[in-house]
Amino acid sequence: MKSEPSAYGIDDLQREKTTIWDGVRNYQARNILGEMKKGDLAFFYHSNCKPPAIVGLMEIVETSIVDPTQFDRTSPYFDPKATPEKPRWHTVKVKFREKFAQSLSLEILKKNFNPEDFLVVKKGNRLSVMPVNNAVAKAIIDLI
DNA sequence: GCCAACGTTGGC
DNA sequence: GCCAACGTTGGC
Repeated sequence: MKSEPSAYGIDDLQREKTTIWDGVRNYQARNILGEMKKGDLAFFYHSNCKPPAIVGLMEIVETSIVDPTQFDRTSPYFDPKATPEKPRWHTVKVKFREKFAQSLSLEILKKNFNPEDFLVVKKGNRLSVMPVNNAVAKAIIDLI
């Protein structure tokens, strides 16, 4: 799960313990959020920064949360087509698990994984939420 | 700051 | 339904 650290980074999550992962406005990413189960683990990825990197681990603690920002006219994520009766955007609540002592830069990830196995290293991929298969997840943990 | 790689919008 | 124009993401 990606976030720009200037907006919300791993340190923010460590401080707040949990957060609602709001602001996802891409249907494919939303669908992946929708498949998440309570207890699932997720990597926290810092994007649009130097260096882009996996920086920690989170746990999904609540699913199918209506993203409140879609109704907030003052939010950049406001969606005029969404109503409380028919919300368009659901998300999850995540809990801080770990900030890795050593973050795994995109450069390192590219050296260790193929785009077919791990979407994060695929060129041009802009999805902010991506699935990671178990084998890759274990290999990532082993890299730390 | 540039630009590739998308996703979305809207005219037709 | 097609597709050009436009907007956004995010690495570099």
